Amino acid sequence: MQMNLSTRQLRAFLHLVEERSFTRAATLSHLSQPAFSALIRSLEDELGVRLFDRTTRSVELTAEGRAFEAAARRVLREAEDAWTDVRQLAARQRGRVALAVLPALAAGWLPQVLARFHAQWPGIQLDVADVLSEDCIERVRSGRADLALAATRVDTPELRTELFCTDDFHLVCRRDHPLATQPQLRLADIAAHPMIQLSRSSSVRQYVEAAIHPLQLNTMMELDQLSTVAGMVRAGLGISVVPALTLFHFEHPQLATRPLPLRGLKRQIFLVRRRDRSLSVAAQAMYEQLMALRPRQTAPNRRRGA
Amino acid sequence: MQMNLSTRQLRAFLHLVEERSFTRAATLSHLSQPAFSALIRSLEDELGVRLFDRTTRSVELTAEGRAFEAAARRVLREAEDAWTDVRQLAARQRGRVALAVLPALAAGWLPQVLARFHAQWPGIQLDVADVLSEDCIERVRSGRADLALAATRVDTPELRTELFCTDDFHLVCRRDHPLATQPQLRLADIAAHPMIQLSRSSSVRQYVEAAIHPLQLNTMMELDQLSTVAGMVRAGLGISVVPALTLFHFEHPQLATRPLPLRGLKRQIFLVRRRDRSLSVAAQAMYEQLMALRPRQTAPNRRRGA
DNA sequence: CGATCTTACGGGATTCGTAAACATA
DNA sequence: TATGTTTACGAATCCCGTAAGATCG
Repeated sequence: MQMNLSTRQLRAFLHLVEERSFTRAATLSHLSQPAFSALIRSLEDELGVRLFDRTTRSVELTAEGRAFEAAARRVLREAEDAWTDVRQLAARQRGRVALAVLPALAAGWLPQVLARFHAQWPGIQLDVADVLSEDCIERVRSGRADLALAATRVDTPELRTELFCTDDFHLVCRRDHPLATQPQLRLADIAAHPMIQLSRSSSVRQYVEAAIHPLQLNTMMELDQLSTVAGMVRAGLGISVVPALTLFHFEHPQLATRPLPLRGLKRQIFLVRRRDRSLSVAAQAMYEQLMALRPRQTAPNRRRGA
Repeated sequence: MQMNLSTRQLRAFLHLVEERSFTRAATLSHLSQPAFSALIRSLEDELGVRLFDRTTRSVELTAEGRAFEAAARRVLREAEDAWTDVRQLAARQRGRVALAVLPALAAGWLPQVLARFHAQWPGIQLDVADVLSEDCIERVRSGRADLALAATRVDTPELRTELFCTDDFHLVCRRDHPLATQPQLRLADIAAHPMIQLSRSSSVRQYVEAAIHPLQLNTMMELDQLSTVAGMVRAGLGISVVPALTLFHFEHPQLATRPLPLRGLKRQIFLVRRRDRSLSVAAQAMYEQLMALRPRQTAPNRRRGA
């Protein structure tokens, strides 16, 4: 014989256990008394045993009913837990989103986005990995991250990539540097000055070198961290060229930043997710938030992504 | 919103998780594929979230579906356990019966009854207290015993008593004693001989004294245990008068037993149970077994209880 | 006799299966 | 195009509520 129990039956049973009256228990179950009676009877029929001894004056559990009571409470509790858990996930009252975001975005732009997200969905746990592009993508591939914002496009059978935003490059120099006030900026002017660069493995460095080709940069120093670059520039050791999204490193009274005149010198930021599985409700909400608040172009000709 | 989950839904869900195909899972659930589809949809609607990403080529759990899976398994398992437990109680495959039975019945008559009961319902645990009447009744009153077989009638608001059987008294003496072969037994003859008695607190003793009144018994010894009485009689120290149900103590080549000529000298054995609660399925089966196999009168004029 | 559970029964909602439409690899 | 899911829809079933009946204190 095939079991079929419903939480309605269990709740009705427990109501009757507590009320010891069909009439009152029926009210609690939002049923007419005869309908409630039938519900209890159906449960008893399925179990093959009377659960209550009832007369017109008393309703009492049988021995088998007492044996069932504890189990019924347990099952109902588990079922309610399962139900509310999923309902909370669905209502974004609970959940978890794992992001993998380039450090530049993670430090400058992301905090305000997450602040708004958290204000709206305070129950959703956030897990941010501020790592380089390759690691970002690897995290999505392995499932450790739901979404990644990375600088490299990947289109594999398992990963889906879409353009998230573009990021144009800016000159950074001391406020008293000639280039800070020079009316017209030309590439050749920039190439002439000593430059504080990121290390050759950085994607920023590669963008810059490709854009300036065939000119050669006058690299006087290579560093790993942009904050160090800022310190060096502030000390007057050279100038630098960095993407707009990292300019927050250079907000300092001694420093000036200027858009570069190169139209083609833009890097692209991609949003990466898995192709095979859909986003969780929480991750979907995050996706929408990210897209809604995506960084605007700081260059003169602003551009919106698709 | 009111939760309503059924085990059918959970089973359908888990079938689909395992089969990853609506068609196959529908077969497992004994439903047409569209009906199965509607069942999954109803579950998703109640939970407020998609549990599966499905295309015509693939069916995969969503993140929320994965979260629900573990809970669903747990709930279904608990529900099935609860269900089978009660079904087993109902089918007498499991359970427990606690009896409180007079030692005389417990030693002589009860074993064969319990042997048959156990052969028929091997899963039912038996708990026998072979104690005196007062203790028997107290055990039923306190709920430690489901049924009692005792020698005293009680009719309180909480206990129900019914006549179980009657037990007439027999003379016990040595085979070479004059009374063993005397054609006609008279009370006066018995009263004349030295008698081995149970102690004054025994119900048997009280029955005998009441029946023989106003004659006085020639008591030469008082004991507590019938097996000791048997030894004394066997040694030729005297005769005794005991209920038929205790005669198994006196089955010995040297001993003779004879029905007494006293019609009124019968003790009654009562079956006692609680008035307010019904018997468990197992206890009910035991009750029927006890009644079906109740001891027959050994006296010439046999009598059946109501 | 009164309070309470059960049975009877008509109406309505739910659920089923068949068949057609739709979608994806 | 073939496989597999969803939609459409008529039919059967289930479930509910009202009203009458039965039962116990």
